[in-house]
Amino acid sequence: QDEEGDQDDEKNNTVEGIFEKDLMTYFDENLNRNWRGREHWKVRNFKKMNQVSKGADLLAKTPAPAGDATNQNTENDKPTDAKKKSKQKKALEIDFFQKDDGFEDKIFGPKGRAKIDMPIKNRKNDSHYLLPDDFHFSTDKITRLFIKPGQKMSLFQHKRHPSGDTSSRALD
Amino acid sequence: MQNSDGNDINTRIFNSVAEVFQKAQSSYAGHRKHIAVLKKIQSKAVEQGYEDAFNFWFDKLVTKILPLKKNEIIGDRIVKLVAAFIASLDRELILAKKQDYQLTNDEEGIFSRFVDQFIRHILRGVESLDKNVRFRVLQLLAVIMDNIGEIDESLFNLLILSLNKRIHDREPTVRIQAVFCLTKFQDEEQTEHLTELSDDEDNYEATRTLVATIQNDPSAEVRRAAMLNLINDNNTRPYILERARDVNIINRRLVYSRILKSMGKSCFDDIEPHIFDQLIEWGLEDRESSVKNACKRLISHDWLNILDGDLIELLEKLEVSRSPVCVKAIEALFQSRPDVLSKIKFPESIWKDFTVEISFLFRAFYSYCLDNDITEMLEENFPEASKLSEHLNHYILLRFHREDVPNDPPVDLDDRTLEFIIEQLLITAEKYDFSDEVGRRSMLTVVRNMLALTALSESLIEIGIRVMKSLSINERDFVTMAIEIINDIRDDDIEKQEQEERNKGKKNDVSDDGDDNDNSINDDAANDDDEDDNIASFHSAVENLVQGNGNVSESDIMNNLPPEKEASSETIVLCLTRSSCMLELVNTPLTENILIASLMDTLITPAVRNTAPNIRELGVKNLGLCCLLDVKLAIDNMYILGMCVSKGNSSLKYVALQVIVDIFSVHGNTVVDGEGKVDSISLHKIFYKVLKNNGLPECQVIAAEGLCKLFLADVFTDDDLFETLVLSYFSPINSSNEALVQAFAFCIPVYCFSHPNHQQRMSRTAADILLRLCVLWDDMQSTVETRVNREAMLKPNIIFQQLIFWTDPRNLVNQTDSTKKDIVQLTFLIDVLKIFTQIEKKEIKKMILTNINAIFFSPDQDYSTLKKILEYSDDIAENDTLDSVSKNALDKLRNNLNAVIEEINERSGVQAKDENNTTNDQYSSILGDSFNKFANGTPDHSIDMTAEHGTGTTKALEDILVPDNAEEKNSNNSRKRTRSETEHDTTSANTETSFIQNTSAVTKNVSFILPEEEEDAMSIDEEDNGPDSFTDV
DNA sequence: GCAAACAAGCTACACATC
DNA sequence: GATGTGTAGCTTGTTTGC
Repeated sequence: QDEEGDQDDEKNNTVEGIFEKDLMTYFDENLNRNWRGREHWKVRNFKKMNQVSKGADLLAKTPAPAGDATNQNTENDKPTDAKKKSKQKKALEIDFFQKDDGFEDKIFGPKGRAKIDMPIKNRKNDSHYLLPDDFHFSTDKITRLFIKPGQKMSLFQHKRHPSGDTSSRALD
Repeated sequence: MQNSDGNDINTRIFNSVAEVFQKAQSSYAGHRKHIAVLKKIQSKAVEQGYEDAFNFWFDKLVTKILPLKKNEIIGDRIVKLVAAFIASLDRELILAKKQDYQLTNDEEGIFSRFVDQFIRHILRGVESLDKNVRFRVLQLLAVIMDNIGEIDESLFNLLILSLNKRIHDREPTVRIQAVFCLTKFQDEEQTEHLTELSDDEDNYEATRTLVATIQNDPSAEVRRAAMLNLINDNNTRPYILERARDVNIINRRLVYSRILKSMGKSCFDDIEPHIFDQLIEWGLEDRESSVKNACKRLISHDWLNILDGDLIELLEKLEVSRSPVCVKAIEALFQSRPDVLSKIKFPESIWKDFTVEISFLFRAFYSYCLDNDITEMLEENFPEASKLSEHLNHYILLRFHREDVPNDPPVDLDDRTLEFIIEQLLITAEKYDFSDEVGRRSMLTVVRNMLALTALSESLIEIGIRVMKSLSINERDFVTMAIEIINDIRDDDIEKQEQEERNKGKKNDVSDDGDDNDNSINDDAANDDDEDDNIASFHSAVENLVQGNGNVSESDIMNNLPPEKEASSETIVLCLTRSSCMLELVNTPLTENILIASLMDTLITPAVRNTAPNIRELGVKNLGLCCLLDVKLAIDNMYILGMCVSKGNSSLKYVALQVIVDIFSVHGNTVVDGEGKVDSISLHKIFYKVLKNNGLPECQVIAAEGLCKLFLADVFTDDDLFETLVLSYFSPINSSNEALVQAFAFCIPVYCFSHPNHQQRMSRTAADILLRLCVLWDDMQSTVETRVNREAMLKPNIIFQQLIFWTDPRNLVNQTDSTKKDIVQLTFLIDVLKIFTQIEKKEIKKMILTNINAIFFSPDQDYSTLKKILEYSDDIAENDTLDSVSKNALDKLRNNLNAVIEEINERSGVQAKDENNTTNDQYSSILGDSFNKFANGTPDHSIDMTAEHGTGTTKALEDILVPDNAEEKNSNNSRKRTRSETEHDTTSANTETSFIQNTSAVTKNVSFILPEEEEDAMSIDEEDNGPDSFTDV
């Protein structure tokens, strides 16, 4: 707990203001895969801050959802289980000498038309499973002014006042 | 034949074949031998007249592996064995035929009977209910397809029929095998039946099926199989290459790493140029690094090697002047091929013989060396600045004053080429080393002269001005030079006009200009019904508000009489283009920049008043750029800009909207709300209206992106406007506006995760958003006819997941240990649980409950809040009749909550002394304080914020908190009622009225989504005065 | 010196289960 | 449809062969 406190202090000292760039790359990287939005959105871990910005992990290691502690205790069984399963798989062998008369009937059996075909609605898709045009929204794009793209706002400096009228001072 | 003997032989055949299968299932090792044995058994059986018996037992034994799952290695081994056996027989026959051997024993007949019987046998399982059987059957067919020789027509038809059915099998694995089979029929059909290549329906059937599959199959693997196996000819190639934008990453990558690679040199010849450009752009701009790398590798490795390392030839093939993405391509190439980099040389001898490719390489190489600090290469290859300017001038002369060039160059370069070369040299010049004063001056002269050329293209103006900026001593110097150029262009034109007038005599020829203007005004009118009124009010607005226009009377403008000595509209455009490029690079305030102020008077203000749309738009852009330099000017022009957005045509709207956003970005809220200023509500309304208007999708995107920027910058903090923003993301009427959706998909999470206050704003509005969208979804399910239209709306479960994610405090940046205590998401959950009873549809309730466990709980969070959630969920569990899935999810939630609360109790046991006597409610007050001393976003805080913004939606949101009728009927739960009532007292005096308001809010929202029903329903603000409100300012 | 071959490790997608 | 597990298809790094 103490460690965390120290780290936090360090964060507060170093992160403030300086790492606007890091925050920008952080967002760009983490939102890279969700660019299509809406139905194509997927839950994904917002984690990799450590790699983006050098030492300071701006994003604390996300506490794993309940039951974190139980993970390490009784885990001896799992690998053995897996091995057993794989062994069982490999153990399978067919006895080609056995003549089972009913066998073919079972396999080729009655034709229940219904279940084996793909539903009609899935057979055609207007998107043709192609990506839409990518408009490449990025922190770089949204921090630039529209009519003066050489000038950039600093949007990620953390400001105290929510009203923040002057805090959005544009930089060059 | 004797019976006992027969049985004996029959059994022996069975045993022998079975033994082979038995052995072959365990390993691939002995397969060669096994095949030899099988052949021996077969020929012996045939010799003894037991051909049928062999075929029978062989088929029977193969049946045994049909039910084996896809990943069962035994199945694969036997399949391979069968394939190898058949292939071996086939090969022997072909060899024998080739060498013209006498086939003594009808080997051909034996083989074809064997194959025929085998295929017919396994086809019995092609429609088996067991998916594994169908898979194995088609797998067997696929592996033997190359070696079945000739089959009779009935079998052929049966096969094709089966395959065409199985291509629509339920299981992707089966379809993949069906694709493999079908691919084998492409070639044959074309060679058999097609003499000329046409897309004749019958003959092209297999290929056509595969084309349909590559585009329409839901499984990425099936599309992949089709892509990799479809015959690659002119007809099919577009369908294959289109997969460079497949939704699946691997498929996209394969286009570069497999398809294009295998095409070799024919890539450059057989692919249509626009497709080729697209492929490179898609590859290099792909979101996935693996795709990007595959494309980079293709270009810088495979293609360069194909062309024997000839970089110039590669650049020719890439058509560098056509596609801007080539910059990225060559950067990648430099990075991955240092061997190539070191070979690049620019001896002075070629300086005057630049081509498109060489000039491009020159510029790219320079940038690369500069960016990577490779000084030795810079010194070696690039001359002093004066030389560069000399060469630049050479090409400028060639392009614009060819008659002045003494020795015509050996190669005749066209204008486009020359302009491209000039552009490359200018791009190089912008970052060139001009420490040598002589060089700087000579370059400056060249560039200034160039910028004075009226025939200069826009891209050259832009880069030319940038070069001039980099050459200038300071900004003042730069502005002086630019304005000098602008003035000269205008003065020359006026002088020219005067000259012409003097020459021709009178001003009878009002000429084309007037006509042009009339036409464009008519164009505008077509866009907007009341355009005439608009133009009138527009002009009067200009009259009153634009600075420094004191003397021009309204009637002058209305009559469209140009003032004396006005430059032609072409010239005005030239000047405005130059001035906007200049202004983009200026940062000193207008007060210190007297020259720009004069430019406002002479050029920009008249342009804003101009009736020609293109001039007016350029004028507004220039005006905007000036406003960015001066807050006073910005304040004074906010109104006119607002007018442009609300009354202008689409392109004027577009520009003016951008200007407004930029002004807010630079000056913040100081430009609104004050004496003589536009009030912010009016501007909010403008944004509402644009965002709502899906007739102008581009403007919607600007509004969306702009609003997101301003919210991110905390310039805008209004909850209603924010809610509108989020609603337009989810709104089905915007689902086809890709740019809008992508803007939101990026901006909303950035907003939510960039600051706790932002996330709190989302949390405050999220429940209302969810409710509104649930109501809408429900509505659409019952009213909207087509499936497609219904699917334009996101299902509530997805919306809920999304909102949970956005409000998850673990996603915040700059986390501190107080993040664990953050209850921003919990307040959202409480709101959702409060509105839960208002949802009638079981389906929606289910969708919410089954996702509710994605909410993050931790024992560090506020005790009373957790307790409150538990109480609400207990209420739902008690009073609602739920299906088992919902109930399980809810129980899971309650269990989790109980566990967390339990843990808090345990922890607090150390602190609290007499825990046995303390009730939970008492706990909450104790723990609430102690656990929240670090957390800024306590529930109290968020309520304060809500009260602060107590207008519009917020009201609606509070109304929604009121329990609905069903709740009242079910009023045996006194605890809950008490809580609701207590809360309600703080917000509204009358439950009844609130309820009515609530329903109306919901109805109203529905019409927001379907705007044709009620025009301004999107604006959640109750008292919207409509379009005229802005003029009241 | 380059390419082929191989294992180890990774991730998006597919599959299985309830 | 949410969930957890399995796996195809790489990518990376190392070794080996031509």
